Amino acid sequence: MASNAAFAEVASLAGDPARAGMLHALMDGRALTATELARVAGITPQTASGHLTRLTVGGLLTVEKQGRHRYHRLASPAVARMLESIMQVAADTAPPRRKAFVGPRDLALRAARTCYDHLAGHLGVALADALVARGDIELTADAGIVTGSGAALFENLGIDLAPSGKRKGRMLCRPCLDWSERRPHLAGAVGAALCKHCLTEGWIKHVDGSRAVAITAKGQRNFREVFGIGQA
Amino acid sequence: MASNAAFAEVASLAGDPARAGMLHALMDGRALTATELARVAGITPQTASGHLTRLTVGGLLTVEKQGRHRYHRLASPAVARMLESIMQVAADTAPPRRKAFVGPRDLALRAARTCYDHLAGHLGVALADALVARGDIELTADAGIVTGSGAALFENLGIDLAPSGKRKGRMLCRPCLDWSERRPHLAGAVGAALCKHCLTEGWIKHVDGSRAVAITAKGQRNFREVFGIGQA
DNA sequence: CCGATGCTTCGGCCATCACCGAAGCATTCC
DNA sequence: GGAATGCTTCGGTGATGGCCGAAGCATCGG
Repeated sequence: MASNAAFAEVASLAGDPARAGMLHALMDGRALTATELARVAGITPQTASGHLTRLTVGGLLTVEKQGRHRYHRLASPAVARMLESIMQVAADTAPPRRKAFVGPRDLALRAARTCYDHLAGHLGVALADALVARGDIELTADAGIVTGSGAALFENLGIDLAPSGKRKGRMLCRPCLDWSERRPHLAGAVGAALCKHCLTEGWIKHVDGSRAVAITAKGQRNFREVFGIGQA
Repeated sequence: MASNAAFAEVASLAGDPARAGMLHALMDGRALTATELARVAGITPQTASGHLTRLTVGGLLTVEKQGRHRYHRLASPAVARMLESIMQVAADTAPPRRKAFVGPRDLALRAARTCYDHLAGHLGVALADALVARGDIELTADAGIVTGSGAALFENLGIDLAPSGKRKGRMLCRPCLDWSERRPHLAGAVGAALCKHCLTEGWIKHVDGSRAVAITAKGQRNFREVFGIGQA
């Protein structure tokens, strides 16, 4: 079967440590330059260039040329989901739990970070837990659903869950097992909409060149008042 | 970050053509012996042995020793989902559509096959379509739900959707993009239960050592009467 | 017991590929 | 125009790892 070769090609593209680091850095959905990606992968720009062309022709990345910079981003949500699923297997496989935390940067990542287009980390899991506890969503390992009260909540917040317009039935969402918390957080269209809302409302903001996000004072207040999340 | 190495390790395990072939063959959820896997991968048993130990210590496979045979199977549903997601990216990436079909074996796979624990191929997609059209389930790209009428249908068929018992809310399911049809079919707990039911009722049966399944006369009749699927 | 079967380990060959230094294009700024 | 920046291509080196032949353990059958 020819599809087998394509499968191996895609998997091996993700299977190199340097490329894995780049893909990991791109998991927050933003576009980065070749030099930035070289730095996070710990290699020289020449080597990174080779990796990036391979990833691009392999269909994992898309490139956007802008002046003398070339911005790279994940080619599709499907790629992000693939990376998620690999991370999950890797997390199950490698439980060599180290000293609880390795540094402030890692600590920030565990507290709150983006996972492609939605929120993960302690904050992401706490939000999912709160929504489940309030009966606004229901989650299993495979899928999730927004209940009537959840739809009302999101509408109140001004979050539009039906960008396509042709939504007739119930809103569906998707769970995404958290790398650091080992518990599901909210992904899919609903997770993306919620994350976007938190960013535009200024409840959270991106931290430097990391996937971590910082919770603002306004965010602290809203997460507590709206979702009943005390400490983040 | 140390998790990065684990990620690359897992991905590179799936990234070798021979190992990819083995994993692909194991995607139907059954356990195969080392020799069988060597044959499908087109390599000698010694080489396969090395690959299998690597896959096992890497956490992708589990081994069950039985006499002088050693049965290998996917370590977890998470691994199956990972393989699915890689296949999906590979399918998006490699559209070098060949001559519509390459042979009868491939044709059988496209008609009906298992995908870990649920049904895929033309049959799987047709079932999903029929259930959606009848209003028994709702599906998006990310998630799915069983409606009230769907729950009644499954109960009528004698399919128990709540093996855990502690199900209080609605049954949730999961879409899985089909490799050959490029359209979603039914996965998750519901897909698995439906597939199991079809097998135990004798509607379909496994074909030799392939992932393909054959639709029996009884299956033809039931698929038409129950789901309104004419030709399979 | 002894041979056959299933699987593994060992040793050596070979191809692939990641890596960097150096040099070459393109773009922007002065 | 000339220098600096971002990125790429080229060439050569080194290491990883896939592959098989041969041999070594287990298990099943007679």
